[in-house]
Amino acid sequence: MAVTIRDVARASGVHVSTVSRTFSAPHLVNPETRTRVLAVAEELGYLPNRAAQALTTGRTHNLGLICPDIANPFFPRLIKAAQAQARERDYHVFVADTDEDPRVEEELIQTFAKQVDGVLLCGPRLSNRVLDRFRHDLPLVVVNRRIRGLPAVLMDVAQGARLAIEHLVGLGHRKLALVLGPEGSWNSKQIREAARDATIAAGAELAVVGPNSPTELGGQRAAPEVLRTTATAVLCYNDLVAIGLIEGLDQLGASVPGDLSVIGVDDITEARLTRPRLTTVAMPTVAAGRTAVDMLLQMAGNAVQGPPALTTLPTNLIVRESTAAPIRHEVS
Amino acid sequence: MAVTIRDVARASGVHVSTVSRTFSAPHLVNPETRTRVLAVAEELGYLPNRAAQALTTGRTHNLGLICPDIANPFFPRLIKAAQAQARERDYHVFVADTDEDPRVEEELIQTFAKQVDGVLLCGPRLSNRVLDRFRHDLPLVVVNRRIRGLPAVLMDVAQGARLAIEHLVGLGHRKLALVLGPEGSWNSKQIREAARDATIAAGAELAVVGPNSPTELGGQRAAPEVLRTTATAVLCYNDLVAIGLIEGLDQLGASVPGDLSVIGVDDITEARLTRPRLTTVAMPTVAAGRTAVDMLLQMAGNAVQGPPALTTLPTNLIVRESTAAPIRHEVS
DNA sequence: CTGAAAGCGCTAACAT
DNA sequence: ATGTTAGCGCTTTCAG
Repeated sequence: MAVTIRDVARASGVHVSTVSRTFSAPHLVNPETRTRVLAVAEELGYLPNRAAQALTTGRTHNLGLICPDIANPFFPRLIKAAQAQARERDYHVFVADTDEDPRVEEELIQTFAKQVDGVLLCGPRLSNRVLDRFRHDLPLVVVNRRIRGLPAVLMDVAQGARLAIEHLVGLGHRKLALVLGPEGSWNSKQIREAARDATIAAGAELAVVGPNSPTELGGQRAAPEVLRTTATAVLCYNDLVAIGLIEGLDQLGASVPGDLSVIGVDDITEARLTRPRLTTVAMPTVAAGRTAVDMLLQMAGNAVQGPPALTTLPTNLIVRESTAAPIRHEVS
Repeated sequence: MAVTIRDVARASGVHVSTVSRTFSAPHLVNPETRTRVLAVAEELGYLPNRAAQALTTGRTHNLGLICPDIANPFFPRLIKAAQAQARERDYHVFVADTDEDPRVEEELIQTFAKQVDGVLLCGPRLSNRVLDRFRHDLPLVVVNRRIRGLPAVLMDVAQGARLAIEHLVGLGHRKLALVLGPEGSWNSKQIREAARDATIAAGAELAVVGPNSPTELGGQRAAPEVLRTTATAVLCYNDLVAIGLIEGLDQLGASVPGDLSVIGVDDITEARLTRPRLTTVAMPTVAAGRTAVDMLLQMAGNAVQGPPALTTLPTNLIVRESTAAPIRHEVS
């Protein structure tokens, strides 16, 4: 067994509480005693047991972060931002991946409860009802989904979708397609509604393809169906899907942006590396991560809760090479 | 405060120990009592406090995984494999990212001690000496680095480097370059030594560029220096660096594989998406993740320790489009 | 099969 | 400034 506070106390000839204070309230202990205790602790290799600490203080100084797929390059950016912010507040972030499985998600929240002071739910796939149950067990902040009663950090993906559609229409496209994300995704729904409205407002047409897995494979698989529509431009659920779609289209002999224009959402690093470089709706990932951590820490701090906070961060369109004016097949 | 075992005991008219047994040793309790306790627990929304549980049992059923940069696509694959394996063993994995900072790494190991039953150190940047200190505090398994006294899962990157050099030489290249990774990286050292030996054995020359940050930016920044060598082919520390290098070379007017051949290491998903598609040394990431978890769990299980285990997994070369025969500028 | 009691490692009043 | 005491929520002997 590892060395405990008791061992340190015995070896330095003081009571355990003095040792405890040496670490948690140094100013309350005689400098000499403190030095001695510290020396003994160092020598014995004493490490405070965070779990036991948490049991008495009720504070673990850890935050949990749950995301559906850590392999999606969108999340590491968010995670790093959250970590950076947490670090400044003397907190650590434990990350877990659900593999897009709601049951795993539920399990993880339960596991985190009591081991962390709060959990950041990034694009949760769990139903509102289940999520709501956990609200009383531990502080929760949701990123990229709106759930009644839960504080949230949203990225204005609807505005982004609007921007994207307007860009496409501005280029001369009249027949558009939307490649959706997975079933439970709040973002997918937001994009869909905003794209529909913006399309109607512009007097254009919108075909909808999906739901699809939010991965390259998902995009690649959607390629045939996209070609079956008469669309000349397509907005994708995210960059991964867009990249996969371009690959899939290429295999079917359609080139981007020559035959079709493609827009993604997220602005992951890869968007600048593919050929053609991807036009995309940039998400304020870093700001979202930092904001979410602060909201969570605030909840974990005060027992009193006002109405759940809601922050909406703006998105913006980044035009690269995957969008262009449509080729004119016929003269109208 | 959340509902505890005590509340459940009171509400179901039994002693706390019976409630405890209902969860941790159901067969020791009368089926009727069990059903009743379970019902009450469900109704009250009782959730066992894992931290308290761990305090008495010494088992948290959690594993920690520390990696230098979660944004490097190499790690999510490893993480997912580790998670999958852990899940089958009824364990959860908490991931933390050090941002390539050894001090953060140290801090994280300390934080994890006592909150998890063991830690997977993926490509640690910490010195052997510091790492060795932690060995007595909690079970540790190292991935991609060899440290005396610590069990490790290694990917045979030296063999991979050899394969890469032989491929290049086989294509007709005689002047090679190696773009290194970061300072503390064990892999970088392995690649360097293997590449040197293989180059010598083949009667070719090897210029060394670096150390470099193990990112796209690192590769991009290395481009000018690579061009300053007379190399016609270059092996990079990893795929990210290779992709960045290709980008950097492109900006300087050198094309791949026309002017230079480039090989990466890892075989991340992106390697198939860039143009040209990247020739690379594939790492057995999934096998490594699963193996590492099993080793860790075994250590956490038995108090008795044999000599530290060591598993070396094979790598292999995947030839795509970023390598080709050199153009002959002059007749020899 | 169930209750009583001790204790995991630590902190937080309360004394002294 | 330091020691005493009582728990945090749970498991685990040991009795009964």
